[in-house]
Amino acid sequence: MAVALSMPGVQRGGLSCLFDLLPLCPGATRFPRRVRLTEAADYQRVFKGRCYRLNNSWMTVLAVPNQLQHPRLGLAISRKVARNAVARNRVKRVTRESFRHWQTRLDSLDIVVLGRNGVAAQPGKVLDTALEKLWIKLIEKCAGSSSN
RNA sequence: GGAGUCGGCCAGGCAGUCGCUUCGCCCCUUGGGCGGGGAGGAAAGUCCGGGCUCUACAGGGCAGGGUGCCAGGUAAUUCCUGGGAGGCGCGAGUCUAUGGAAAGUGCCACAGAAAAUAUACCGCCUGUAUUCGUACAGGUAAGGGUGAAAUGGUGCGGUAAGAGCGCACCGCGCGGCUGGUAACAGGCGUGGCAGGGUAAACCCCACCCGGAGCAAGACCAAAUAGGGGAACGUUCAUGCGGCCCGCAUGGUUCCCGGGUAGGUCGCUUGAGGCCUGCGGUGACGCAGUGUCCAGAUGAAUGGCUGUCCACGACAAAACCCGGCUUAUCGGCCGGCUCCCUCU
RNA sequence: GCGGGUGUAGUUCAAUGGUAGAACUGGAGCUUCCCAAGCUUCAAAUGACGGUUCGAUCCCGUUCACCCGCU
Repeated sequence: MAVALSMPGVQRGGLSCLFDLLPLCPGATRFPRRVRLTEAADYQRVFKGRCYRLNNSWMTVLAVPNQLQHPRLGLAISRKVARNAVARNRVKRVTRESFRHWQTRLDSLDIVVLGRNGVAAQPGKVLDTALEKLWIKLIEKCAGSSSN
């Protein structure tokens, strides 16, 4: 686990990138455009590859490894899941905010978060804690597969 | 004070912190720093109208569609304002696809004599016959009955009984007059009843509408390719879309082979908005000062903390604008009407 | 975003403005030793609201839901 995380950490910052010091790193919790999935081909790669698949009662996380030095996030909240645009945007914002805080702890993955039925009815804090559990599970799964 | 009616406005505030996007400046190196801006009254539905773009700067005819009292406003409208007529309400107010039914066609189930050329079930009256029960012939449409709707209404005269048969008033038609820009209203004269409803049935009349829509369209770059074979021959093919005319372009069609990937602009200065003044009953218009107020492209306005209150509804721009409709927690302001009480 | 289309029993479809019908399904009964099949019978619907009309599934608005096409 230490091997898997120290390699990108050295190339990324050059500073000490230990977990307890991460929130102090400047620029570590930003969310610029290069951290997002911007093309349809990227989404197709994630949907076709689906190396990792994690579930929750309100959302599904798909992920495949990428060649970059950082994770990327894409969102797919369909109109069927959230009726109006306000609810869809709220779900996207909560997800982005959670990803923004957790991105330094994730591996180099292309991640797509899918909304499931009932996601629009949940308040933001419930979704936030649910996403935290999903990120932790994803980190554990990546660590297990890379050590194998 | 209560009840009601009409119109307008607001759509959580403040502070800290971590983020997103855009513009300007700076360090300039991939990135970063500072400062400014950053969803709505409906952004929604896409029901109308326009701008803009391409196609003939959209032309003629047919077809098709829309609208429908009058006048005005507007870029334009199925919108708005004012007025007329009719319905509802004690009233303030409110609603109305509100032209034409003697241009023609169709329909009006059931019931009813008859649903529109006309006609008579129960009745009323007269005559004839009579077995006195009624039958037949004629006149009539007042009354009853049917129906959503029944051949002008009321009264008097008249009559065998009745009937616009006659008269008065009302209604209706026609012709002047007066007021009004007009719709229409008032009043005069005259006709003597012409004749049901339905046009949100076809239709007639008047006016309007070419088509597609920013995934419109323009530019740049890359790649493939500009090739081969066959057939037809301007009375053709394409643009071109319901049809024809017309206009523009020039080879056209089929088969084989090959290929489809993006980026930039359009993109926000506009029939813009604030304030003041003037004109107008009003919608609105004119003038002046001064202003820039989202422009994203997997799609930005949020997360956390503190605090205050009325404890926060419906809801997210995607080319732009004007209307309409629908959803909506609440709060504030104003005009008017009715009822009750007090002075 | 733009442009089209459709809503009828539980399902698939009909119906000139005049009582909304058929098939399958469901319930009950008959038949059979029992089941199936068959026969008889019953129940069940015009997406919602408003308007025109004497009277709307039908005509006209508004609204809701669903489907299709255009990168």
